[in-house]
Amino acid sequence: MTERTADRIREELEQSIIGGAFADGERLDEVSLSEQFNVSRTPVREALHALSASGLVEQLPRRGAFVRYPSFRRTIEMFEVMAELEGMCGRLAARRMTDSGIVAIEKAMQGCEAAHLAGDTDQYYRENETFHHLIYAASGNTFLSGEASKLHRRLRPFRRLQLRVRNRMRQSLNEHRDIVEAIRSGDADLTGRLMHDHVAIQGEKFNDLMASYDEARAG
Amino acid sequence: MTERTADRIREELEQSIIGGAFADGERLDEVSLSEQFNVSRTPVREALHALSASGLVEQLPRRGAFVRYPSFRRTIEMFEVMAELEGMCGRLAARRMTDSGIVAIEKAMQGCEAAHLAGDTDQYYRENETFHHLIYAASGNTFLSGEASKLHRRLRPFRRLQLRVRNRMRQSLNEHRDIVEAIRSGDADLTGRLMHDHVAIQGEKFNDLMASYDEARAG
DNA sequence: AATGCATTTCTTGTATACAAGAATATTGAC
DNA sequence: GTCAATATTCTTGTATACAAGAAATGCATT
Repeated sequence: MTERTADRIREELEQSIIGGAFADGERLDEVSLSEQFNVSRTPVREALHALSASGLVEQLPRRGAFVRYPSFRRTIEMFEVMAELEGMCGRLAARRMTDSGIVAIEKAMQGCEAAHLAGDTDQYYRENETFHHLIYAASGNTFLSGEASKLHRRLRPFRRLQLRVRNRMRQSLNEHRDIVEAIRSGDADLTGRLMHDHVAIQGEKFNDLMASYDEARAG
Repeated sequence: MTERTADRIREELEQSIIGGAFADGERLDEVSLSEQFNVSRTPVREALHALSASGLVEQLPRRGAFVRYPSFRRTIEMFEVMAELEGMCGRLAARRMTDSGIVAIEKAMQGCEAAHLAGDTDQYYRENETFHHLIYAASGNTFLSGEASKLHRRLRPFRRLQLRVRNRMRQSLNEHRDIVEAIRSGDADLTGRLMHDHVAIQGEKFNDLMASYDEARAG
């Protein structure tokens, strides 16, 4: 037993929830889950607590754990905060960027370009993650970097959805180029604004996506 | 048993840690703690996990839990992020403020004034909390409001320290007046900037405070 | 004396047993 | 038939027992 069972359960549950295996508000029964995973209730409980801390699950005392998909509104709110945090990261990063740092970021951007040329959304997705995390780290504020990473992770499933939107990959890439350019020029305010908008636009795209779903349902 | 034991333990441990009962890096032994609190290891473990999630302790797999006081640098970093979040709250609040909202905020400010006149730092502290939370809520972004509240809570012990600094209460009050004025005028950018600086100055004061401690130790 | 290895001890992680609150079913009154 | 009170069942919360890594100790070897 090299890995903690609780962590594995947590991971698997998270994937299941994100993958939409449960209905919103569905109760997660400790006994059923422990039977399903062939473990005792203990690691399941720990996993549920962890998921509760990260916001995927809500726990009511002596009532149990319930999956809580963020509402449409809440998702928009989260993108709004993410935009602010990324803007801050960009602002600080432009101010504090080192030579080796900018090289790494440029390399990540080239990875994005390669993925775009190959038409590989999955690869683009991964390279894009690297790009963003490098900028978080370059902010020089480890607490900010950590918080940004946490929220980034939480928004992952929604962001992933968006690469499917027509031309989004190309547009995203252009935004990356502008951001790198701004960082290179050391313009903190511009970098912050560009990073902010780069994320805010994702919230808007998400909005569009939902609207088109609603339309499709109604039509 | 009307309350969860684990929650009580969590609360008590949190108070102890914040109160400085443990050295930085000290290991929190599950067995010792359970004996100390006269409970089993189970609720102690849950409490430690919760504290780990909120950042007060660090858990290393199969090694145990260790108290982690934020370093000086990290504290400054946290204030930096707090300033950004509060600035965002202020910006949105100014834009979205309702009539009843502004009345509540003005009332909280009057509470601060009363506390200042009475020279009651504890009361000022409480009224100040209300003031800030009202602005968080007025942002209309419940996710932002929640995150701001969490970080606010985490920085509480450091903020409390600062009211002892000479004239800080008066200065803080003046800043509150400016903020309320800006909100009333509906100037989002100004409100955001004022809120940001209102918090950033706390980080600076904290910096000063630490510097004077170091000086006192050296002298 | 110092280092490497084996053994022991200690602590965390998991399983299971028990306690108590919440939900549900049942029974009785109206 | 409906509602309320009570009994039963079900589920979470806590305690304890057991398993398995990690640290500590002691011994042998160089």
